[in-house]
Amino acid sequence: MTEHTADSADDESLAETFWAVASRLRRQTRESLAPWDVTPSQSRAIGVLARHGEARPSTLAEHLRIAPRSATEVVDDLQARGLVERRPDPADRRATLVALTEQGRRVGAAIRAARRAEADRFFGHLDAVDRIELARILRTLRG
Amino acid sequence: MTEHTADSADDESLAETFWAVASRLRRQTRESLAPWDVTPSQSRAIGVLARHGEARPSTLAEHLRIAPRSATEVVDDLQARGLVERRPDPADRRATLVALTEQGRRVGAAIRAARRAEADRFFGHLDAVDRIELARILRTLRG
DNA sequence: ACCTCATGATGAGGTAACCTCAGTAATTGA
DNA sequence: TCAATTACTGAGGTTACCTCATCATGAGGT
Repeated sequence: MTEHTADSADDESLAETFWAVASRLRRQTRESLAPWDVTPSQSRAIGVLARHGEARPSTLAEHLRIAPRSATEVVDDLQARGLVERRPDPADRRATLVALTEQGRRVGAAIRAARRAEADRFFGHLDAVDRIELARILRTLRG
Repeated sequence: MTEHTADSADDESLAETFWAVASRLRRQTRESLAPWDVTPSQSRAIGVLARHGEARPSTLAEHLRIAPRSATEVVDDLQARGLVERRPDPADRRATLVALTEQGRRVGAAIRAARRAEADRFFGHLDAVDRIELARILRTLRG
């Protein structure tokens, strides 16, 4: 087991390869988001808000599949950048609604375009069939 | 690509789905490693050392695709747990060689088994054909 | 012998993206 | 009406990275 083509890297398992890809994608995403000074997780939150209009932090957390407390944090960051605003939920005074600001919508649209370009660059090495296959397989694994 | 069914959660893009899977895999991996008090990145380093016998931190970094400074850190952690030891490289007094200790080898073997089980659990939802497809597509993307 | 430049490791300090646990205010339901 | 639940957030922690500066050593010239 200690012989190896030693050519490109250590594969060994599906998981290893998966993480290598993840790492590459993460770097590239971060880079492609740099012009807006927005992190990947912030951009994901913007995406959710763009699709949902407005949402409570806890709802956001569900969509992002993170702990509610972590959603608070993401909202804090976006608010500091003027991309979202909080307002009290008229239906429940414990709750807060988070919505994109005008600037948030603009940045969101720009990011959306950039991400699409980035995805094309990244997944573009695959032909259409492989992309569809990959999407299908990943959905199976998403759980 | 980029027309979404908008069905269950936020898919939207291949990337989103990819991250959702990554997140799930990360949690599960961490969990399956818990009995040994070893983090995923430590376990990856152990894997490299098991395959290579011994290596300089910088070499380790290359294999793990991280910055050399970060390899130092991983080695520190493993050393603190008694799983690796450092010794001076006889061939270059600037350099250090990192090797698994006896305990490191034992833990490495156990982890290896656990990771295989974990991978089976995770990727086991796929049939053999899909696993092969996935591996192939990921290797294309690994770069 | 000496000087310069490259290289290996590491100290210092920073970041993103999470987490848990505890606390406060508001709501719900028995 | 009051106990339990729910929504959010402060405090503090973790993992896994990063860059930049520093220090010793090595390699090559002059």
